[in-house]
Amino acid sequence: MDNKPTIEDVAKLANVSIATVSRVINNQGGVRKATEERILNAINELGYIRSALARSMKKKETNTIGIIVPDIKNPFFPLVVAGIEQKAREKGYYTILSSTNESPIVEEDIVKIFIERGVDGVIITTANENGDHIKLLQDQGIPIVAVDRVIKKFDIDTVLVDNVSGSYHAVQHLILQGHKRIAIICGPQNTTPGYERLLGYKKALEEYNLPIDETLIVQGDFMEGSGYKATQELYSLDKRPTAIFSSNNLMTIGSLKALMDLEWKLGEEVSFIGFDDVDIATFIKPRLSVVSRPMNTLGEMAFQLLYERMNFKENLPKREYLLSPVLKIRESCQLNNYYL
Amino acid sequence: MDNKPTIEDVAKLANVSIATVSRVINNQGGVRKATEERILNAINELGYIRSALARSMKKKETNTIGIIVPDIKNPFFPLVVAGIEQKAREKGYYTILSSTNESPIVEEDIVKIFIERGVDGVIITTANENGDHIKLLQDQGIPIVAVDRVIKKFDIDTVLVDNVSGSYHAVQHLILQGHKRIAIICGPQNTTPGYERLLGYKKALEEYNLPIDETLIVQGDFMEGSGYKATQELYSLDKRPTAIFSSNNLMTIGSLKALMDLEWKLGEEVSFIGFDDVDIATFIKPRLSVVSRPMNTLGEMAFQLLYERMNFKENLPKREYLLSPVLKIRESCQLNNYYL
DNA sequence: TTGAAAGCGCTAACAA
DNA sequence: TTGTTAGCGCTTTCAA
Repeated sequence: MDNKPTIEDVAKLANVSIATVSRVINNQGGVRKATEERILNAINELGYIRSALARSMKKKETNTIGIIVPDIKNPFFPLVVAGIEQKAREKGYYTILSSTNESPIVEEDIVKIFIERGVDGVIITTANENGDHIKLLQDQGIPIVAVDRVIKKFDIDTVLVDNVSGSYHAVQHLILQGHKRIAIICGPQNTTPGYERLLGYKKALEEYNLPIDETLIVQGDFMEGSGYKATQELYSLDKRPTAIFSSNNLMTIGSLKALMDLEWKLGEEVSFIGFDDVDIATFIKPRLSVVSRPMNTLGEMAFQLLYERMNFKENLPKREYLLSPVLKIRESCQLNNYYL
Repeated sequence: MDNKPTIEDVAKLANVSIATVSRVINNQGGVRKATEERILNAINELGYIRSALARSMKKKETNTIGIIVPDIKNPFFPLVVAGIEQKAREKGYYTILSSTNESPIVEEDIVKIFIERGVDGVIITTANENGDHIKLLQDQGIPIVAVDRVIKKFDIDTVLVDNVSGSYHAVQHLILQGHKRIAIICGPQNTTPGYERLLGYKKALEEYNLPIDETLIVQGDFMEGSGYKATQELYSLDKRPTAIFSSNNLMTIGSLKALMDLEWKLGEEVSFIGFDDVDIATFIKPRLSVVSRPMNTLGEMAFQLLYERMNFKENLPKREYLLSPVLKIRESCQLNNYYL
């Protein structure tokens, strides 16, 4: 049983040619009922499973799309991936998923591997918005869709969340509560989300004529540790902020840990809004206000765009979707005159 | 630039035969320096990337392993996958990942797809421990490793966490605190973790001569909603439990939500230990005691076992590893005489 | 050190 | 309705 049966074994057993077998396994019709039955039986008997390798080689398509995410451990991405996978399966596509750990080098490797394997399309949240590695894909004529982070040098279909508006509204809310010293824990400025969320923050301050204080703008890297450190920094300032806006989920977690360790009282001494929903949001007291993103939809739309490009590639224009995040106000940013 | 260059294009440009090109791209040596250089230049100029499809077809191996998990949205699995991927990459293997949503039907589909694509091995946390679909893999001679859940009908290498001991120690701890009415929120009894965690619970009760009260054993499905519902049930009992042991992370979250909604005071009116670490554990007050598992190691060991079987398959015996979970005691299960 | 050629398992054009 | 056959792009013997 160790040697895999091929289409030829089936043909022999059913006493037909391999062409006829091929017709049956591809449901192409034009085969007599009785013949088909004989072939089906042979397939069953042998436990034949057709080689996708050989098939893809001939057809020049693999029905596979590659997904590249920067950090599979960040719960945001599995949710996006779930959205992609569901739609993909509906349309008969399979997915292969790789995580780059935010490394441009790993990302380029993965791109090459995906090309080697002949993926029909790629959905990517890049770790390197300025990278040239996307050209590799374009040269091969492989459709690409960018999710959550733009690709700068090339015209690529993109699905984004409106980061500027999301952080603008969060900060605006804090301002309207009476806060004047609002800090932001930033993401990497060479990523769309990192950059744009800072932009929204600044926009809100400017619009309400609040000064931009550089000591309140702390750089992070979207990882938990940096949120923790940033919060310590803010705490050690002579003039502490009365509110913190954190640019992503993991840094929010880190920041909240720091708050606890420092006994810097959430919702009393310091208000807080985080970008991205986190599990803990509704568990802590006071409950956490967040900017929430539609992960599943993000994935679904990304696949939709890719699908269109894979199947009707004739000069579609570049398309860009901007989904709106939702501000969920809870008790972590209540009005509190005492400390303002 | 749309047509992908093949080995033949390279050969032509470098004025050699395709055999020589093949030698170069595979680093087989036996090629004159100057020739090699010419070939390398040609490769660069054309942007040639070799087709893994054609290569695999010839070599009858894809350097790919398939990973099947029941629920990619459960943070436990991305962590295991990360462990697998890291080791796999070190050894030059690539991974393709699929999530079954706990559906045996989807799982069987995925198994077939993996076979079609010629994966060299499979690491699986099955949604169907009694399934026959594993036979498909065995018939093809594809090595398999089971993670976290056993495969019943076949001899399969397995990496497990000692569920019995984990829940035994958790419940023992509660007993030693003085609790006499300890409830358990179970996982599906047709899965190893679900079954064994109940086993450990019962074992502890028996050992300390506590009666087993069926009303305190509530069935769940490892999903958040069932944890919520189970907790409501327990609350509505005439004689409520004074402690709850929850069989997995998602149900723990659900249960804690219910506790809050019911205003059933954690750590005061009811002690709590959950199986599996959760983000929120150290954020809530009182902090949550948990049974913690070594996810990354689980993944690493699974790959190690698979690797050995893929490369030295000559009659290795079936191997089973049992990793020990760690009981992390925090304040959610403190002694509290008042309510006992 | 190099090349010619067979063949991996399949699809699809063409012929019968 | 069925069969013959030419490749898809590569690796690998065997021969030169």
